[in-house]
Amino acid sequence: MTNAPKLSDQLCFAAYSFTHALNRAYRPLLEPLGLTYPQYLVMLVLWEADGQTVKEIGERLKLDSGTLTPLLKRLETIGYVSRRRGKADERQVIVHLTDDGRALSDKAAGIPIELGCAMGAELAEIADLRERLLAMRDRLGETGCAVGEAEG
Amino acid sequence: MTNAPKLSDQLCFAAYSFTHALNRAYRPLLEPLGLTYPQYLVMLVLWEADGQTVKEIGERLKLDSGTLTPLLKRLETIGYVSRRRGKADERQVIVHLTDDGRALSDKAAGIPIELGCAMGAELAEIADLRERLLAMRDRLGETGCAVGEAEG
DNA sequence: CGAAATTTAATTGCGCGCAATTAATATGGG
DNA sequence: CCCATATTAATTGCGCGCAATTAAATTTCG
Repeated sequence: MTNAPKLSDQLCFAAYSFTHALNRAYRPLLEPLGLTYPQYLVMLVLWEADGQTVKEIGERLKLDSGTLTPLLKRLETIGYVSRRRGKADERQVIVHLTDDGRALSDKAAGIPIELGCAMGAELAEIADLRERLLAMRDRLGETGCAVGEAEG
Repeated sequence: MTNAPKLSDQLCFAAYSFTHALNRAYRPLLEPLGLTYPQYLVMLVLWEADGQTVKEIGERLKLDSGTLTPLLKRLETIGYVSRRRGKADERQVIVHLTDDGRALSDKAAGIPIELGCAMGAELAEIADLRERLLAMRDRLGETGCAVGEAEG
């Protein structure tokens, strides 16, 4: 039988279902702003530094243009960002906040506190978890161990 | 300015991007089996106990019929499961493994080891992380703190 | 300079995830 | 018994996430 504990799978499932639970927790907080969680992440990136290219946003969030292009078009339709080709390099699309988009950050200011509270964890624990998850994420991005690689 | 550290947000993003990295890590391992990661989770549930209803699978994985129905139809098309209405209660759909579906567990046996290795973490750390994520997930499911609830 | 290679976004196609609705069956109260 | 209510899946619609392809602009190099 394959009845090993499958610990790593269970961590994967824990991360998977934690992420979905987070999404559900964010939904009612973001709904008044008219944002989804991925859209909110893009806004966070832009509030931090306005006028980034699609590529830069994608590097920050680990998302590609296939995801970002339609998402950014929706943000543009709502009126939170503008998209225009770069003058120096016309391949690039530069994303700017509109006045509405900039103003939105005030309305969003309370969200991290609410979420942190809903998670019911100490700041230290949150920071520790965050670091470990990011470290594992980056390790996963590498080729990994040799088990599955036919000893090549 | 709203330049608070947004620690909790960063944990949320860490979980979000860790989950996506996991998905990418699973993809090449699951592709030879013809499974996506959510399909693999359903198979794990069925390998553990065959003949569950859609509702039971959904409770285990925290997914609803809107997600599971099409997913299970795909698993049926591939030939890994069968779906039939319950005799006692015709509202229910009971999902059984086919011989192929049962046999697949052998081919999948190595996956947890490969993943655990790719994550490059100690078993103890994996177990610890898993518990903390699940605890937070369940806390998120509750109503949460009173910050956003007008002191009700 | 000019063709080939590279970079950047957009597009296409597919599979989730979930809210909202619908349809069918089962249950419980009058 | 019969109707109102519950439960269970299925359906519909939308927004990701990503692989693969395409298109356009830029860079590189002969």
